[in-house]
Amino acid sequence: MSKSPDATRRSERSRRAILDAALTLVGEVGYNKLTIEAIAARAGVGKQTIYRWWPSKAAVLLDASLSLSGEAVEEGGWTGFPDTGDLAADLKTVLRITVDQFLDERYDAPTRALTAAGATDPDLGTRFTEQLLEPQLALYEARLRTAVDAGQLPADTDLRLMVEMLVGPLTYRWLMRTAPLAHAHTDALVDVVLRGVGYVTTRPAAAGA
Amino acid sequence: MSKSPDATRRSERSRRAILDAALTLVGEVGYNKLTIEAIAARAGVGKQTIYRWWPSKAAVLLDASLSLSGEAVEEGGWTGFPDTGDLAADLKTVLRITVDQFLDERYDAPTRALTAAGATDPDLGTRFTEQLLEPQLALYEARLRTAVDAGQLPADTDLRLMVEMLVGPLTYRWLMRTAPLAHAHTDALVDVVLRGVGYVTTRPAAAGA
Amino acid sequence: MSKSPDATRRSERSRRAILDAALTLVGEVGYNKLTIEAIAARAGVGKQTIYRWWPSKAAVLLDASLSLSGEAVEEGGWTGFPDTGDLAADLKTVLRITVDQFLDERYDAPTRALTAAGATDPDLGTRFTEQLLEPQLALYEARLRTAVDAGQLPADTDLRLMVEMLVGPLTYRWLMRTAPLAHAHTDALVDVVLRGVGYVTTRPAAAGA
Amino acid sequence: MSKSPDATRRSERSRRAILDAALTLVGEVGYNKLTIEAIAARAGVGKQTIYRWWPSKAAVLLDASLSLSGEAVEEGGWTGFPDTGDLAADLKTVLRITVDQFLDERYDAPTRALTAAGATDPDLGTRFTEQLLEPQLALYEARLRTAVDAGQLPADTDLRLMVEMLVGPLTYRWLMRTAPLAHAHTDALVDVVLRGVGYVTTRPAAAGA
DNA sequence: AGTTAACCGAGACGGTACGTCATGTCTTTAC
DNA sequence: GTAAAGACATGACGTACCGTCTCGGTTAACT
Repeated sequence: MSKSPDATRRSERSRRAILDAALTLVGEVGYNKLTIEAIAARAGVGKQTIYRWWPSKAAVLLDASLSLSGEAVEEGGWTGFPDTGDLAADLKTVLRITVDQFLDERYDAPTRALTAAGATDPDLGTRFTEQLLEPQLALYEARLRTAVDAGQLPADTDLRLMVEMLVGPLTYRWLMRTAPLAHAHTDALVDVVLRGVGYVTTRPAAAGA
Repeated sequence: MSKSPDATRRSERSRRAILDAALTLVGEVGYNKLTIEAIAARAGVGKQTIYRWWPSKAAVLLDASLSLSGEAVEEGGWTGFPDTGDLAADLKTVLRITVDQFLDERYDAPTRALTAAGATDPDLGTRFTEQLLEPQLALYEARLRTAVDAGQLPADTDLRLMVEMLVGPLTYRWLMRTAPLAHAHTDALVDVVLRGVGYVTTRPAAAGA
Repeated sequence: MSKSPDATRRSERSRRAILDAALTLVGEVGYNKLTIEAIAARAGVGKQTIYRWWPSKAAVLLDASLSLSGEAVEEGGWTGFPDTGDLAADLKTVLRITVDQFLDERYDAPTRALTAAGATDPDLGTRFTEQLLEPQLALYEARLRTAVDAGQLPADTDLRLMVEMLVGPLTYRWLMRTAPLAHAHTDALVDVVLRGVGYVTTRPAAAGA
Repeated sequence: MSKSPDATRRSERSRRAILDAALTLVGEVGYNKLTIEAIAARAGVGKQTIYRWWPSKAAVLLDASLSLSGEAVEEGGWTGFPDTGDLAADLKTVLRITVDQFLDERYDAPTRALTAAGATDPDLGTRFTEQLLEPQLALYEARLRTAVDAGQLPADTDLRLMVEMLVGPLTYRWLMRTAPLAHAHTDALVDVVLRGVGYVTTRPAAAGA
């Protein structure tokens, strides 16, 4: 194997410049008109330095988005899912944050671009899902499992289905632009889903008294 | 006005050949590697004939997809949404058909391509949504309104939300490939949604007697 | 055969612009730093238009040189070799003109570049020799044959060798820069060669009287 | 002064490997496709080691050729020009050897490459001429001077011209490929030149006795 | 029936970006 | 401090498509 470059010699400076340039440019011109040459030029970097470390512009954007969510977490976002004991409130909180992110151009452009690219390119799609999406879904699922353990949700609830019922309709509306995003929308969504799976606020024990 | 070509002299032969070539090629090479030159070559048509009638390759694909759903209807698909009186059954039927379409490569490739392109290109996205998506969603909504009228759903049900809760999670799983598509999945989905919105099989009138 | 482009549709305007740009640039930056991109840019032409009609930058330069010698002829140069009856004088005249051409930067740069490229690239070399060199050598040979017919040169003279003895040393000095070029040099050259092959001014018949 | 490297610490091993690699590669791929990277890789050497000691790939090849002619001499070639007393025979001998060298691929490729490069690059050309060509021409000239001293050539013979009349036509035919090289060709060449400059076999003194 | 205006297949054109290759510089690690 | 190794910014390569633009040649429809 003499193919892969030596990662220990990699220039961190160039790496950051490339990711930053990619994020900036995708916001300026959109994904389709985003070119590797433009990224390289904006980053003050040779094209080869991009090709050496990434297989495609989509992959660059994926890494850029990963670094973006990394920053978001550091900047005071949530690492752990909120758990106030009130599942409905917690879900509404998180979905409202998600709505806000979708409405923030800074997140919208690259995320939309990646989602679209991933839908078309299976390889990228897989990595996008595994590295960006799944970790977030796992947080939802963990919070729901807590609720199950607390007896607030039936033990046989299909948590995966439930997570996607929360995230899916929001993502759908965002991607397809069928209607404007709003907090009221996700709040209502949470209510219907929770009622649908048989969520109870108080413990069955109390009800049985 | 010398801009728009004379549609009456348009060659139907070429139009069909172009749409067919576009569908074939998007299945073979994917949307990103689909080129207008290749479509023209495959269709045995001059490039100008494409540029004369469509503004972009996405627009060609959109028309191609429209013609595809037109065919689907003619081939014995459903025009009207099924209405057996059993809402749950009807929804499950339609969603199962949708699952089958997503699993059919013939539909998957162009639809996925269009969805992705529409997510990135607002103009195209709008037309995609209006011309392909909305008509389908309207059918769902009409069927749900029937159920409301029949007293099976609360009068104040947010039908739009409900439709997207049915279609959104399925589309999400399909686009993101978070899990394999299956009839059981959509069946469960329908059950949760219906329970969530307070669906009742029998009429309240009967219950109240 | 669907490979070769349709020459009847070729843009004469572009062709001329490319040849002119090539000649200008080879004079400005030299052959090694001459790039196809620069030719295209200077000519206001797409790169593909060059690649469509020529296989290499050397081939472009060859055509450019051919057009140059074409012009030279039209501009009042000699088509036919001079024939005053005095072979020595005629040869000296032509070689002096050749010296002048070698000293003219306008001819020197492209010719030198082509000669060098042809020395290294057999294909190009062959075409260079056949299309540019041989026609000139043939003129020499024709003039010498006239002299043979006039009895000024022995009937069994190796004309080919003689031509190369006239042209070779001059070309050698020009290419290798072993010494400055000068009219006196070629005059002396002609004298030695003519004496070497047994040139006589007057006819043997007169001598025998 | 931090410019020039310390030659005393230079690795002789690397130097030889680089020159050998250069000669091998120029034979394999030709001068135009010869790259410094390939030379470094083939020689098992870092690129910088080449750049440290040579200014260009042409310079490497020049050194390589110099080492080649050095070897040729050691392998039993001639250091001194032959001097049997018979000038015609001596010249024919040397030119035949030259023809043989031109026909030997091992010499042809690098020499042709250097000649071509030198024709285009004045700096290299000068060094090529001074270091490789002139020493050889000087040998010719020395032998001719001997002949002048022996009274076989007129005292006022332009020796420089004469040398180039011997070497020029051969080099011309070799470089331009106007005709195949052959011993008969150079033999005839010598004869014409010698006759042209007034070569006499026997000494005038003896004739006058 | 002849004219004419448009579409049509074809493909050359000026461009932009691609992904690759080599340049010459620089830095790191080993000797 | 030279050397092997190789990452880097630069820039040209030759290719693929873009969208525009002629070019005949075929169809209409309208004289």
